[in-house]
Amino acid sequence: MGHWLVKSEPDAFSWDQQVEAKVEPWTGVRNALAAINLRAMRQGDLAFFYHSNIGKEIVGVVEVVREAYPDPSDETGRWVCVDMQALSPVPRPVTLAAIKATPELADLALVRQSRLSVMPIGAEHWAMLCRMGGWKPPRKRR
DNA sequence: GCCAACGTTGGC
DNA sequence: GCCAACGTTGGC
Repeated sequence: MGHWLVKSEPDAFSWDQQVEAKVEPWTGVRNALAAINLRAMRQGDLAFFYHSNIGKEIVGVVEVVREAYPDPSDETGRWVCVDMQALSPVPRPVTLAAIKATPELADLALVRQSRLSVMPIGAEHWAMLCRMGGWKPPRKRR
């Protein structure tokens, strides 16, 4: 399973809005590398939901429920979006400051490429960030 | 195809 | 509000 981190300015689209919407198309990505990452997402992959600018912290986890398709907000038809579903909040939001204070996380794209809005997270980094945030995958309903 | 100018993102 | 990083645009 793939792991990711996606950024949103809470002014524009916040975690609370994601929770309320349940499933939300992740539109508006207009960066080539971010788009490559979007296209690599598979259904069932998980992503941290990060608040940029305001908060600067990981606040929740979303699940990819629909793989890349043409972004309806893009009239050129060149860019794609995916659908994200809110999974659960991160009990203790993981701040950028905390991430920067953790040497093992120094090579996260979040730190090294601050302007990239969609990035992969390695399995070990994912596990460490989950530990820092006290986040555990919710038990699946039967 | 180079590169200067400009615009945007996002941390501080 | 400032500015570093960096992507994009356009003149040549």
